[in-house]
Amino acid sequence: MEITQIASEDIDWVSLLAGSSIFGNQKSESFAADESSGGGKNGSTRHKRKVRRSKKAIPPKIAFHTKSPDDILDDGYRWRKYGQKAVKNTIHPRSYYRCSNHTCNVKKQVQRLSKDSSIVVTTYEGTHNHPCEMFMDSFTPLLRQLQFLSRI
DNA sequence: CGCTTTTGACCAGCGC
DNA sequence: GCGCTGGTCAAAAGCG
Repeated sequence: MEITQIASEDIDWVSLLAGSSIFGNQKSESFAADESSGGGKNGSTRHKRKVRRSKKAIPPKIAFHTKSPDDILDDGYRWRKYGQKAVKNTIHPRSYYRCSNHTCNVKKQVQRLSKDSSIVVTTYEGTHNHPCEMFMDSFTPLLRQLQFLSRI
């Protein structure tokens, strides 16, 4: 996997360059999702929808252009797919993922370029407020060993 | 049995 | 105001 291009909007470049923005940083941005109490207008025949949109407090977005045969680039987090849409000017559909962690409201969109199918555009939105599971899994045995050795 | 994926419907923003 | 488009929801299906 190779990153060919990085685009961004409202991005904290320092945290990105420090490598902490994606791989489990602890500084929580905590963009508050306003639980607006206005709802309950749609009733009868429609399905109940609670679509809350916050135009203010736009979370930082980071877009990676990666060259990979897989749509999902494994960044160590577990993602749950919640939607897929066909977008204009692209024959490939766009996939929407959310972080599996309940307390973590990080989203990402995955889309291929119509020109070059080997290029995958991954757009991250928000920052993780929990450590990376994979990272922890692979390092826990090592950590235990270190603790054991330090006791000697 | 619990979590993930699929998929059609719903909703809001935007341009005309 | 209307239609198009992108983003999200949620029920059902799938899977380990």
